[in-house]
Amino acid sequence: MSKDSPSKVSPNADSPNTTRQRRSSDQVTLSQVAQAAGVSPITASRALNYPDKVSDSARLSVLQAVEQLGYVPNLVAGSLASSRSRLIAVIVPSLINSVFVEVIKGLQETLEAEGYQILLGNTDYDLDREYQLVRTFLGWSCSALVTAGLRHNKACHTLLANWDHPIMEVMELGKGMDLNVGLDHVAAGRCMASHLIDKGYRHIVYVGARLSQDYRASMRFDGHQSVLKEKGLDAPLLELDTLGSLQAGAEGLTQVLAQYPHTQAIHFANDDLAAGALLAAQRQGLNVPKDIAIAGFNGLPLGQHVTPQLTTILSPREEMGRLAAKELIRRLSGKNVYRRQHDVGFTLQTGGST
Amino acid sequence: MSKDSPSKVSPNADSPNTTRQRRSSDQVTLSQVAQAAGVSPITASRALNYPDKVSDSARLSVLQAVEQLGYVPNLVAGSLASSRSRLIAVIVPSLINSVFVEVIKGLQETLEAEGYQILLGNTDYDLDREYQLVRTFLGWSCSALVTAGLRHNKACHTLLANWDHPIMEVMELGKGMDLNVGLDHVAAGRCMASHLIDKGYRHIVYVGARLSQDYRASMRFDGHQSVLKEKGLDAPLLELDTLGSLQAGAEGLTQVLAQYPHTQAIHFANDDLAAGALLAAQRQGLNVPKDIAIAGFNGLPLGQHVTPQLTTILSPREEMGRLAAKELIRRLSGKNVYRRQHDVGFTLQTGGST
DNA sequence: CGCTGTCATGATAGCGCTACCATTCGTTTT
DNA sequence: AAAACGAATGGTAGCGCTATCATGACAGCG
Repeated sequence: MSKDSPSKVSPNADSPNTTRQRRSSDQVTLSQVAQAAGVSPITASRALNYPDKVSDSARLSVLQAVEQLGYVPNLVAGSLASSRSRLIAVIVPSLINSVFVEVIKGLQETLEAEGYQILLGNTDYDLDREYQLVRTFLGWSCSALVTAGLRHNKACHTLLANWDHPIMEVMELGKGMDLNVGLDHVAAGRCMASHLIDKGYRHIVYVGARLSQDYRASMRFDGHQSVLKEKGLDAPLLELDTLGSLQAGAEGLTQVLAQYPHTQAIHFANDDLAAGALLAAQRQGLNVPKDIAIAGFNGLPLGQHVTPQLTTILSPREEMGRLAAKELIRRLSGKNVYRRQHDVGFTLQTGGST
Repeated sequence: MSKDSPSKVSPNADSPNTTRQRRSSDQVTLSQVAQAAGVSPITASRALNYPDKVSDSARLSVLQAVEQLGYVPNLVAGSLASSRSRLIAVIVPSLINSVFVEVIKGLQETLEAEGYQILLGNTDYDLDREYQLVRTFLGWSCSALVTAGLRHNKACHTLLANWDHPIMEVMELGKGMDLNVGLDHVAAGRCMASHLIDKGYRHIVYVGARLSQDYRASMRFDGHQSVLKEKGLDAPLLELDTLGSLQAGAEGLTQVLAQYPHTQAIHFANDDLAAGALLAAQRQGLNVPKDIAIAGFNGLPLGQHVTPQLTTILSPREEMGRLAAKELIRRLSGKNVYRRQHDVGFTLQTGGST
């Protein structure tokens, strides 16, 4: 009796100990909707996913049944069956730094409008953590993956290289694994350094925070350094061991003044640092830019509200997110992608601080 | 021939037109891992999900096979089978406002450490949008849902009320649907108003941005107003039609000075507004607090770096996220939850601006 | 009138995994 | 010695949905 005969043809017979108990999910299923609408499950599925593939009457009665039963599609089941999830993995190195949040914002408003959902991961600038996140996200059969930066560890690179969905690397411009939207940080560093030299400053210190982690800031230093070298100038670097913040900027100012008393200008790796230094200088009664000139990077709103206004480089962060999202959507909808690299550029914003 | 006989018992027979083609996912499956490890699929599953339910030897060979084949678990399939997803839906009204990002940060670091993943949604302060997001997220059979605030539209409320997973409402304290971690905004408004009165100010204007959306700011106004009323004072309100920002704060200052020339102090709905006003006052040569006192809410770092320092109310945002996450985890691991409401409190930070 | 093509619909068979039960085997209990 | 028990493992049957193919109805056409 325990051995059920396979020749049995009617499965709905009342066989005694064959019907297993499974957690009874009270969830309304598509089959129930279909039954209520008087169509087959597959037609109900089509009515919801490909509305123009069914007759008007069928679509109407399905939608009505959905409404009536309070049906909520089980996206997990749908994804498994179709191996399309409409999930987009987004991996950033930090949430404290508002720069990444703005990129996420741009991504999100564009992706959500197209019915995609964001799966968010934060690496805290740890590439091994990135690998773990990528593994998890691939497990969710995401439709695409967005990650900040072009550098990944070996395992992560291998995993992604064998993945057959779009990969979008943002923030920095360069030859990536697949799609790329960003800006040239070396050029940005050069741009600001040139500006400072044009303004007549000769003793210029670059101040960054955790450059080994925030390697894009160190790329900007590279650009900065190369310009100064070309002019035969020294390019001292001060690296802080905290994350970028107003507080760290204030400390950076103090340290620079102590270590390099002749400094005329400080090129900070970002606006948080620069604004912190500027506000600290004010508190100390220093005149900016006469006593010390200050420049930043990012173009945060804060820089435009301090006095004097902060000289900085504006990067189009939300725009970067939106463009990345648009390119992904284009790719996901099967269209050809003409350019795999997109330079969103940057703008020098000169303020009174230099 | 077209009518297939149901009595056929061996499905792997070479019947001509029966073997369907399905997209050949090159993905490594758990069965392959199991085969390589010389165990059954279910043992392989257990080795990965419940390591102490299998023998050491089995676990070892499974892990080895995983490594060797580069197996990445299909979490979609796992979720469908187990109806547990280890996804946590997080819904916030804004990503521009750093306050919510900090809560997300707190949630994330705690949840990720426990192997949960965040599904992020942004309502842009639109409750209908919240409903749509909730629907989608329920479709992903999330393990829990975190949302900002206690107010939801009717449909959303119904949906959530019938959902049998933990719901965590954060930011504001009150009787919610399930779990709640937040602070009392009315009390916070009262606190700041009392402080301003203690300082001797009598003509006090409250300035908020889009209060109908940011109803927590209007709760703070309610508190503010009640204190002033108790003292027999007028409580004028100026509502700006833009989102809170430094720029909006500067405009708020201008409008207040124009409309209420006798104003001695401005109570801003948040620090962005307050700092914007403070910096604008500085640019205009106004003395803070002699000419005009300024107070904010949130306790953003910026407030501590402007001169004079901004009087504000510090809310423990990351802590709120962490606590919310911990409570959720406790609930998800089946432990009893002692308190359904958690007051994270707030701290008045007096600076030179009042 | 048969042939082909298009359209709407349905039956079937999975997607990759895990819950549920059953089985085995070695150990403890009565 | 028999019975009871627990630990490790496996067979089976879904989870709820959709891809694939099959079918039937109907229009157009020589």
